[in-house]
Amino acid sequence: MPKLGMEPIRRAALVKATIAEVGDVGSLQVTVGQIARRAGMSTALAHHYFGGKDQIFLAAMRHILSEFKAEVLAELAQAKPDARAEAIIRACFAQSCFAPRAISAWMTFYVMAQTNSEALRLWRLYQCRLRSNLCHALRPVARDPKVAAAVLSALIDGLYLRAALNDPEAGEVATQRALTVLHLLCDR
Amino acid sequence: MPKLGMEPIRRAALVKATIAEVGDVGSLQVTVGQIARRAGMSTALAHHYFGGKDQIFLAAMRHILSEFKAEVLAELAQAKPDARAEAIIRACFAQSCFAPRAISAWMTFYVMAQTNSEALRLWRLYQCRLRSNLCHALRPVARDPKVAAAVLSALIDGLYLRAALNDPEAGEVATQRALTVLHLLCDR
Amino acid sequence: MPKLGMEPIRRAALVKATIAEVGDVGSLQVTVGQIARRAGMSTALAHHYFGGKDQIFLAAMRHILSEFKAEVLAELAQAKPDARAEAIIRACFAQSCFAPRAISAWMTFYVMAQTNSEALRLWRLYQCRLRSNLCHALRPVARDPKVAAAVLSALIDGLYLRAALNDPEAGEVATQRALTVLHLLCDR
Amino acid sequence: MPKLGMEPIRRAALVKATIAEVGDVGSLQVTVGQIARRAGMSTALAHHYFGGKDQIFLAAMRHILSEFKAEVLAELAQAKPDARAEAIIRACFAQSCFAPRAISAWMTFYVMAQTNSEALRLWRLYQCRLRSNLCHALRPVARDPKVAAAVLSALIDGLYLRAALNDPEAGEVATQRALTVLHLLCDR
DNA sequence: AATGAATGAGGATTCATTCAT
DNA sequence: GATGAATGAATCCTCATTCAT
Repeated sequence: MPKLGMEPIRRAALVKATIAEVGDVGSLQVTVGQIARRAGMSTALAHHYFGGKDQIFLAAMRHILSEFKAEVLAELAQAKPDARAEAIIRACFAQSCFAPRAISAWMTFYVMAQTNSEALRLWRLYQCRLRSNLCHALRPVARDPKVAAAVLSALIDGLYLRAALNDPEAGEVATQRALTVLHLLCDR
Repeated sequence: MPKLGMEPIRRAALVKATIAEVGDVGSLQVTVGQIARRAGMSTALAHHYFGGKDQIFLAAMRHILSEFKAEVLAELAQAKPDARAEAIIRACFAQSCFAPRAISAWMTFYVMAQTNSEALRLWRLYQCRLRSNLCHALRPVARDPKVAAAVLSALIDGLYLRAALNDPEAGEVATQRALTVLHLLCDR
Repeated sequence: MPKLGMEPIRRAALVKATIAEVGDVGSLQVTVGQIARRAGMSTALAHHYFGGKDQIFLAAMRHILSEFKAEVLAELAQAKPDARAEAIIRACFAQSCFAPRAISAWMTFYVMAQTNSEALRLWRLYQCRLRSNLCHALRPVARDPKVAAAVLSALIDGLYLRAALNDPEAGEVATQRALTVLHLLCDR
Repeated sequence: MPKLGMEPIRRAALVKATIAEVGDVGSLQVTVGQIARRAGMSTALAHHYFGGKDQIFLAAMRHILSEFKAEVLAELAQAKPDARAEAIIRACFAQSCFAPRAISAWMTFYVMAQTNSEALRLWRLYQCRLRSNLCHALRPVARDPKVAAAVLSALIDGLYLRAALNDPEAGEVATQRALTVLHLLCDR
């Protein structure tokens, strides 16, 4: 076992374990001990690398956000100019982002944003980016791109919420619902 | 100070205090002690009347739901037949339902639904009712009332979410956004 | 409902409920609330009549003791002079004293005697009486009546203990075991 | 002060403290706090090593049982073939087993067996072993070894009971009483 | 780098008991 | 005579965090 360069490995393991645990339990009520055990290390080490529980959570939230960002960028990269909005929507409901566990963690971190200012900042960043991406993508096609972007991002969050609560109608048709509204917003 | 029939008074005080406290703190991490103090009684009495923390929370959730229901019914009662959908939307964003504290409590209880089955049941009940109300109201005006109801209810939740996170753009324009989509769904 | 003379009725009901509850639960860990509910009254009334939990327990213990005493006396009254020891033993294992619930309460009160001096006094009283009765009964038949009485009373308690713990061999054959020793002690 | 391998040390300290505390107080009503303080550590550590109050108690009960077993085996090892039964009896009333504190703890754990199934299992195990040992030892000398073993083991428990309640006659003469019966059972 | 050891602070819950009516 | 109301004190248990090794 290497003695150097363990830090990134450990941190990644903890972040992954945090998302999994929070997703499974469905609340921030998970203990550092659970996370550390799942990541295969002692709680002391978890503290050593992150400094505290909140920072572990924040790192996990950042990870989800960056994954989400990557998903969107990848989808956008291969989208035709006038299908960019649809690409973003598809990215939002891609397998990796819409898995029950991921959604559950996602929604749970939302709650954290009510309490923790750094979490709030991250959430706002995500919102901003999403809306800006949407706005840009909608400019060529929608009547009022700004409004359309606001509507769509709110709708996406609402659909996420349902998925987190296992609404039977959520998973399969979420994309359809979003696309329906997208088309309405673009309809001349 | 009356000595008989305190139960309903105490219960109401606890429910009110719970919503206020959860709304302020923005998490279920509030203690029974905080709630009881806010309601002006000992923790033991809170337990005496409700049996446990979860049941206090559930009672608070039920209260929010019933208030919401009343709001919708009141708004519907005085709406013209072809403005019923708009009435529901206006009810959703009425002052009493859209106060920051109420929204925060609302969203927080959502999280509880991931863990607590009774909370989930209540959430589903609310969803069902909202969608059914919307569907009925949309029948005369929307092309596909069922889809329209699904879209609108998801959108409403998404807008709530923003309000809970103090998105500056949320409060004021939430109604506008929802109405925009409503009109799109009804056009023609 | 009569307003006068309730005291003895209430007290009897509480004593009965205490024995039943302690017997069922198998520990002194029963609450005044449980006892009072079983006796069909409020905890406040239980306190009113007995002054406190300990005194309720002591009253129950006294009741068991007095029942036991009555059983022995009844059995002795109709015993031939040289069968008095056997009569005592039979009284000890009579239905009313050897019912699981009674035994369990009995043993539980033993434990109280380690803590509560009044309970200890009562236990010593019972012991004294039992041994004295046995001694007197054994005088005509046993070689050493005092030793025989000591042995038999210890044996009886040991057999009770087994019954309290539901030793399958306890209930049915307890009397046999005790009589066996009795005869050994009297042989010749 | 060593920093590794504390677990067995702590566990032993807790078991010892539990027996002492339960023995002193004479009831299971001792708190984890009392035990932990007596063992020189925090309650949290006690929970850490045992998981809960019941398990601390059970560990203490197991310890008493294993000590008892060792005592019997030691006594049996140096007994002549036809004095084995006497050796067992002497072991039962040896100093280490018959100290007031030990007896009190012993009896108290008996009570736990009425409530806790694992405690009951342990008690049955002890009973089984004692009776089996006695039976084997009595085979060469008693008329009916099985009955004799049953009688003696019940008698031993009865004598313990007296010791737990500080019957002045118990400690000193318990062995004598048991031996008296032993000889009666073996007398041809 | 890693961890077992250790704890203080806190939280839910229970319960005997008191009091006003 | 009877009870609902009310609580303080106590108890079990949890957990984030620190520290020595």
